Amino acid sequence: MPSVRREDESNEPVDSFDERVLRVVEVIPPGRVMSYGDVAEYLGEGGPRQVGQVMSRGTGDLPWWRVIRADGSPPPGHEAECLAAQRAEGTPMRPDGTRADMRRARWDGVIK
DNA sequence: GTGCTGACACAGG
DNA sequence: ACCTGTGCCAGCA
Repeated sequence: MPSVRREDESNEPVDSFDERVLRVVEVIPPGRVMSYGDVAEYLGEGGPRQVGQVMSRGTGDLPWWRVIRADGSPPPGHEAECLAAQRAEGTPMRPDGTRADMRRARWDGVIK
């Protein structure tokens, strides 16, 4: 008889990868950001592309603009919205203002 | 299985 | 600073 089943696809996963990603997005403090790769590393699973995949499918009301590329540039197709939101919450930006200053804006995942 | 795609990352030139 | 190639991981035709 089938006993303990770890990955049962016939049942709805209570805690999908998508949801774990969104949960991280939710806790990033205002004025700080994380790269796609940071999120993946923080979770200890998946990769930058998987995280990007989730983000592209919509994050609901969550602060999606706090997850950007490792070089600080906003996601393609959402530059204006992203930069506006970041400027509004005082995210450290580079002199040019087109991307976040990762050195200062990056969040390590530790809530002080 | 094979190949292409994507809100990525990184090393070179 | 910009462009290109390669590595990466999943999903899908």
